[in-house]
Amino acid sequence: MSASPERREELLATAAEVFAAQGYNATTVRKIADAAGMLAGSLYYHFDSKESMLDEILSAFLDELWARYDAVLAAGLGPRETIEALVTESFREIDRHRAAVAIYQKESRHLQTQPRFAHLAGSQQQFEKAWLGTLERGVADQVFRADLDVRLTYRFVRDTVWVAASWYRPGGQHSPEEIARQYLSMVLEGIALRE
Amino acid sequence: MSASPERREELLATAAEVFAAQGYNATTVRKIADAAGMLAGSLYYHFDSKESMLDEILSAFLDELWARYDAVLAAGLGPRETIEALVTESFREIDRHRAAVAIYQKESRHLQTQPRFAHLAGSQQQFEKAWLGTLERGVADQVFRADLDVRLTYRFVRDTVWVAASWYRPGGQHSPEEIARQYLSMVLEGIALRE
Amino acid sequence: MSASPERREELLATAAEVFAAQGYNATTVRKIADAAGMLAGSLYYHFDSKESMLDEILSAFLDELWARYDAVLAAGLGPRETIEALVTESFREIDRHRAAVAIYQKESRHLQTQPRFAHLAGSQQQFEKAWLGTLERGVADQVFRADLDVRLTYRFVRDTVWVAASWYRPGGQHSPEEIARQYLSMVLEGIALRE
Amino acid sequence: MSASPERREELLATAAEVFAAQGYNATTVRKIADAAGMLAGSLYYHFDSKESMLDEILSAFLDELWARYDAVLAAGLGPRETIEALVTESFREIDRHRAAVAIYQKESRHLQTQPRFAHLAGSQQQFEKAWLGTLERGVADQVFRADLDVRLTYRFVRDTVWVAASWYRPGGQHSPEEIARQYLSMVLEGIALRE
DNA sequence: AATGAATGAGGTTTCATTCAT
DNA sequence: AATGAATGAAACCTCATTCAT
Repeated sequence: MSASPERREELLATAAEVFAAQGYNATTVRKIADAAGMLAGSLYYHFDSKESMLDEILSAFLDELWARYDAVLAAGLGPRETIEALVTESFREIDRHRAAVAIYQKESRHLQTQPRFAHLAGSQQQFEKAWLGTLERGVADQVFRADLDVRLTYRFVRDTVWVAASWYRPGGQHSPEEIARQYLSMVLEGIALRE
Repeated sequence: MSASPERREELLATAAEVFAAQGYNATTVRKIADAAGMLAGSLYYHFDSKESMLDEILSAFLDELWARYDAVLAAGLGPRETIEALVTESFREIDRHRAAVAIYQKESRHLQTQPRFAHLAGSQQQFEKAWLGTLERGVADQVFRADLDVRLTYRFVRDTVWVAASWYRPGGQHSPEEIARQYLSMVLEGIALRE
Repeated sequence: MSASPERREELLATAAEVFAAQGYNATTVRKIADAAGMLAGSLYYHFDSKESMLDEILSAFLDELWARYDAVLAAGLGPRETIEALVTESFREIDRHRAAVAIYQKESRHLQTQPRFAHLAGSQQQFEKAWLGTLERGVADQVFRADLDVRLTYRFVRDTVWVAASWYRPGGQHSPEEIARQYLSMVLEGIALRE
Repeated sequence: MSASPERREELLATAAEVFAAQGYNATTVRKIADAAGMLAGSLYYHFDSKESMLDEILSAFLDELWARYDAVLAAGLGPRETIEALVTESFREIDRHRAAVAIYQKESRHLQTQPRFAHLAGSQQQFEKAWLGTLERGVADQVFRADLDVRLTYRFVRDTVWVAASWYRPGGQHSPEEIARQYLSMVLEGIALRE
């Protein structure tokens, strides 16, 4: 029931791709096994259940994400620089864990209702605290506009970044850093041309 | 297999709520029937299948959306005014068909692989043509910035609007028009304070 | 998920027969369905799970048994008459619920380790209290022999009665009352001929 | 597929404990392996199959039992002394092979339907012949009561002895011989106090 | 002698769907 | 219009067994 970490990692990566492409519920264990070149039952040598695969995929992603976020938040940057760093780290995370991010986007809301995935709600609250807090600090410091509903701004920035997981393909035309740069430019300066 | 249009409408609205809340695949026919106060089998007096419910829900939404979009696009407005009108109509549509929009966001990508829902791909291409075309026209007219990858801009604007369906609740603090106004302000002018 | 009580009763009786004949674990849901003339999946219209069938079978038996036992214990009989009444009611219960009794005998010990069937342990303790208490009262009253280990006596009497479920067939040569009479005669007077 | 006899013996003893505690069907090969401190597949170096472990466990027990029974039956004792000797040997066997006896009690009936375990039926018939014959001889010799259904008496004595395997723990308060003595006293003289 | 990984058959359960009433 | 009962396919999962190492 333990099995070598490398094999697990491989299989989780495979499973994540299929979950992301087809949706968790629409993904049968057999499809994952097919993609891994084995029989459905064989997956159970490595994992307890389909659900535990999902759990591991999401947890690995969130753990890594929070390690990066925590580093950013601990750096003592100003609000604008913090937002820039968070956005950049987010795109890097999408680059590294594209499938996991896509799954998280699609499934997290209704997964939170299940006890096993209740921790997702906690992560989301922390997330809100970090981003919303930074935006509010920015408004107070007169770095960000004060005439906007800050919660609306929060959702705008948050969603705008993460939905990118639905179309992003690693190894594409733009590096994560370049995408982050352009996104930040849009979000901070707007797309309208200024005279 | 006939049944009054009003009852169908009611049942479709119920089904849409459940699909939006739980995901199409995770929604069993029994859950829909429970929410409608009837037994699972009874739904088949009104509808051919679970899939046809989904089809009707999405089609009703898309038909209405395109009626509005077509009116906007036929109005001969400038690029900026066109974008403003499209965004505003989109938020109105989210207000009217929140559940359908949420379903569309979550499921359309992988539904497109099924023949029955191939038309979703067509709709999406039309959508891209309308929005991307307007943005390109705006760049050419020097209304929108030329230093951004216009496809990235397109995705940014598109996602920015539609993900709102995942948190929007009709009857909330802001009217759809107010939300549209603030979103447009963010997208066009940016969230950074200008000196 | 409710369904008519009569149909449930029929199906439970069928399931109990198969459980008793083959053992709970060796009984597949398909075998029960075959015996009931339906498909395996159809059983799930009436019952939540194979385990819940077992639970209902055992609970119905224990509820009825305790109703009878409680009546006996409340009657204020002497120790010998109490034992006689308990033995007689037990054989009547074997007559009425042979399959359930046989299942109980074979499975209860290891079922008790599962939380869902923890109540079986409680029932068993009550059982011991009633029988052992009566035997001890009989020893004190000089109705039963004092030279035997009373716990050994308890197990002897208890097992003596209940194992009968493994060979008893309703409608056989002897009525439950006749079997009870002979068993009591053996237990009380012994099988050796006295001069 | 050879392996030392001692290791086999150890593993069979372990398997017997688990079979007795959980039931044969409910016992997975993995549970046995866990109890033996090895992996499931490793058991197949020592044994052909789970079934063959069961077979060896039961056969070892029955072989030993019959060796003792045959000695008793060949001794030319009277009916009462024969019953006393058989009961005593039975309790000794329970003491030595508790797990095997418990398994036999629980599983033999439905195992007999499988060709591989058909020999169990033969053993049971021999058993019945020995015990029932002795009882009948005792009735004819006016050693045992004639007013009881002798088949009922047979089942009474037989079950009464063997069910003890379900609660007996080696090394407990009473030696097998002491338990046999008290059981015989109960069976032969009854539990009622005589004036 | 044992491990690690896999197989494949079969088990329990779910669920969209059907249909007589 | 709706119910109650059933079907049948397919899903998740278990487990005895095999086999290269």
